[in-house]
Amino acid sequence: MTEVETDLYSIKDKMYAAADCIIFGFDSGKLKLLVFKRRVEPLKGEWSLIGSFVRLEEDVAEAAKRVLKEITGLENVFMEQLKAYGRASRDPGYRCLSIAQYALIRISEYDEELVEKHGARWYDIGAVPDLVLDHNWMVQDALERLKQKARYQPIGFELLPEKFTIPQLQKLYEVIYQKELDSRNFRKKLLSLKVLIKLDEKDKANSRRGAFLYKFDYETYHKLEKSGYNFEIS
Amino acid sequence: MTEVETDLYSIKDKMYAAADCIIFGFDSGKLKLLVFKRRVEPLKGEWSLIGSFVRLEEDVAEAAKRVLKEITGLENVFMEQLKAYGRASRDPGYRCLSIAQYALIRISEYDEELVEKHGARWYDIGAVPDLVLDHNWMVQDALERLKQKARYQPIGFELLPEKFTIPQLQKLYEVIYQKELDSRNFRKKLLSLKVLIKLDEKDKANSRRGAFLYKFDYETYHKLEKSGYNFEIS
DNA sequence: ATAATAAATGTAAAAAATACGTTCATTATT
DNA sequence: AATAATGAACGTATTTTTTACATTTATTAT
Repeated sequence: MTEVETDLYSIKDKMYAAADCIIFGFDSGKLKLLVFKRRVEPLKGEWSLIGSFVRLEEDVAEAAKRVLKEITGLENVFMEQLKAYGRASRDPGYRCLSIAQYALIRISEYDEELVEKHGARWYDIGAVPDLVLDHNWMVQDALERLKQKARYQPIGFELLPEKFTIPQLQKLYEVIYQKELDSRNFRKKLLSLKVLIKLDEKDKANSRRGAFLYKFDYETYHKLEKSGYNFEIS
Repeated sequence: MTEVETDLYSIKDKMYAAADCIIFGFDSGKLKLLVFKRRVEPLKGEWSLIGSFVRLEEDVAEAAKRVLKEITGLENVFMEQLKAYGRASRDPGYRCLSIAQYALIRISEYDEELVEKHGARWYDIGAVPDLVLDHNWMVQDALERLKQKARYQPIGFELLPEKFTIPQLQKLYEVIYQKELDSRNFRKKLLSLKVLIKLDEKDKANSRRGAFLYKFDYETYHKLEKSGYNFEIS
């Protein structure tokens, strides 16, 4: 970005707000991030978090939901505000605050056609390309938050299919925490929390023997939660 | 707020951003909040968090620092973004996002004259009056954050004088966690963390015997932090 | 000299986290 | 039909951390 380009697009006499989404997915043992090509000048066409300006009559959270649905077709997914990015110089084109929100989606459920139509793409979290503005920082901050939050709240399940195996879940936590876990201790801990429902089905995708499928028991979890129960996976 | 009043002040054709500060202090065993009287219509004169519009050329974090300094005279205090509040209807007068930041200050150090001049006031955290807009929610959210954060990061010390006693520190944690702690276990835990420096002085304000003063050892803490050390006080 | 007060201290028991190796169920191959 | 191969499932002993709990100490005011 040269100074000339900056000036060309400067509309800095008004405040704008953008909602940018850090959209995480989990597939084949890898954490993934969905990005698309920026739709506005300056930097149009560069890789960017999926986002949009917030309309004057629109809640910030709604703007994020709107754009998530627009690109992935998904509604009612886990989404939480990360934080606002408010440096005056963060966007060379506008005086624009960004309210970043991170979303956890089941990667099997998004609308591939829509994603493709918008030129969006999944990147392995370890190989995210250079993104516009401060978006790479947002990704870093979101990862940090995910790491913190997964420890004390059962949000990891939002990234897995409804039915999942314990080795799958362990792999997810290993990717999030960036460290290996002992499978015996992990299983013991998880089952001791009493919020997994063992199903009568197996997933044979990864072994001859097959691994039992489980569901997360939200109902029980919410009950326990109210009576001072602590979910924790370290 | 009636509909008529709302309409009188509606300037909803532009986006505004405000920086609102949740300013915590700790005094005589109580957690306190600093509030002042709102300076803009609508609701001018009502109790409000200390805040200001963010100027077009100003970072959001700077706006918060500016207003904190304006009202308390303080600079270089602990301040961290809580989150953005972005409901379209949150302010009847403007389309205004608020980026809330919480600050922890040593209550002995603020400028009393300045505070008084601005009509600001400390309230016990259990007796905060009705504040404008969503400000009471912000306080709740900030308290929640403080509770979380104090557990894993040594931010409590930002609320105490540089020299403090262990009973003082315990009282602070009790107020933040809203539960009583065992003094023997608390002391043991704190000292085991190896980040307190025992001074040769006593504070005799609360007992005949007096309690030894300590300082938090930021230097050692930062060193330990880099080598995978975990501060935790439960 | 005594009374009063909060500060300071230790230990045993329980709970949680860690480290670690073997057997099991199933399918593909021969 | 027997065998090989593979990831899934499981238990126990050790260490570490957390919890529960009562007495003595230093100092000042009376």
